[in-house]
Amino acid sequence: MTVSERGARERMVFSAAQLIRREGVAATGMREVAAHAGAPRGSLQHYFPGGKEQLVNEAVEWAGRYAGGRVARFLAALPEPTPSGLFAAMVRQWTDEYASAGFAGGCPVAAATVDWAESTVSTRAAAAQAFATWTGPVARALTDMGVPEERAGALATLMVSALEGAILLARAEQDVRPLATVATELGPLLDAAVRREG
Amino acid sequence: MTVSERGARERMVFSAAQLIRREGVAATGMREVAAHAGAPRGSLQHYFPGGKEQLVNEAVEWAGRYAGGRVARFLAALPEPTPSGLFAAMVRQWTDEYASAGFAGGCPVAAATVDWAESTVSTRAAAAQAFATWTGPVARALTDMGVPEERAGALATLMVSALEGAILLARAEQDVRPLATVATELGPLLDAAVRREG
DNA sequence: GGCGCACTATGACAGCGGTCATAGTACGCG
DNA sequence: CGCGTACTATGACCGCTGTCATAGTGCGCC
Repeated sequence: MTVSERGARERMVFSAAQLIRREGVAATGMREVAAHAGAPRGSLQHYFPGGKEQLVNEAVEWAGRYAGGRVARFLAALPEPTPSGLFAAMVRQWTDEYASAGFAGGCPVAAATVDWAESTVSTRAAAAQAFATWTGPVARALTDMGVPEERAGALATLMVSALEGAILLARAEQDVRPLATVATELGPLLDAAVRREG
Repeated sequence: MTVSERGARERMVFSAAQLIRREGVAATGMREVAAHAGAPRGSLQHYFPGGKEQLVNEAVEWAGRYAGGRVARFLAALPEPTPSGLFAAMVRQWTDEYASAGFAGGCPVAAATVDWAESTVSTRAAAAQAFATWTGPVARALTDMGVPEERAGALATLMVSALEGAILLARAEQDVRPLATVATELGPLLDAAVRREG
């Protein structure tokens, strides 16, 4: 409740997400998280008595909320909201980062799924929840744009899948080309799903 | 050159790929690979003097060749080859595995990218190469079906991206729904890219 | 038999991981 | 002042990892 709790605890979760998305879950150490957050090592067991499992899960949940929250911001920034415009904005966030900061990081939820989900069930569940809190707002945005409800969910899944995969390819190739490709190829398909009215 | 070399060495690479796609690269130990392959521990430094880095890279390359090779088999099994049919076959391989063996494994190339690429440059390059040897045959198949060359590469990237992302979501959700979704949603788009002749 | 080569077998080592135990500080409250 | 609570500080422990060193086995070949 104090300021320091909001500060140190939250900072450690944030740092965990940052490190996880760069190095992976297994390669990210607890001491490393504390150091990156500028937090004392002793705070780890104070704030996260559940150990690494708890810290990782909270980082994954944080990432899910972050991604879901971005959707509203993207929509607000679009002059005229269209499905392709939303997807382009989602993709652009990554092309911008890769252009400015290099290809060091990926999606923390993807990292947790790939390299921790099998051994730690709660983390797998947290990843599923994170994807849900991400695709949810996307699907809602699509329906608001006139996409029929029965397709909005499917298209949101497609958008997130294509984006995650493109992030993967882009990191491997060290090139934003896959990201640009999925944005341009998927755009028309997404816009075509809008129910024409009048 | 002897039988045992083909046997033990290859088996270890295969086992490495298997373990990596389940647990991730960092969580997969060398001793574990040898045990899984039924190979003696001493063979590790004999066949892979480059250490874990070499073993991981070979596993990634093997996975890339495997994925690329599957494309031809999928095509051969299709009564009438269409882009959507090829993509459906690629997706079905994963839905079948998840249905029969559970959601334990993902794509080893994705695992290597997410959790080893940042620290080991050669592995990142191997992952990029693996993706290239996978998308290559896909793009070639598309052109053979009548997709214009300038779009075939882009669509191949889209297919692989969507598939990789859907694998991720499916593992997290423990449900093949994302895989089925991308297959049905992307099918029409892919078929529409075929150059209508006559 | 003797030599060389491919392969196998172990044991040790140094480092790092997460976690636990224990103690110490700071501060608000009565 | 005394006490409790929140937080910090360290150090130790044990298990595991990749790697190296050293020695041993089997087999073909002269």
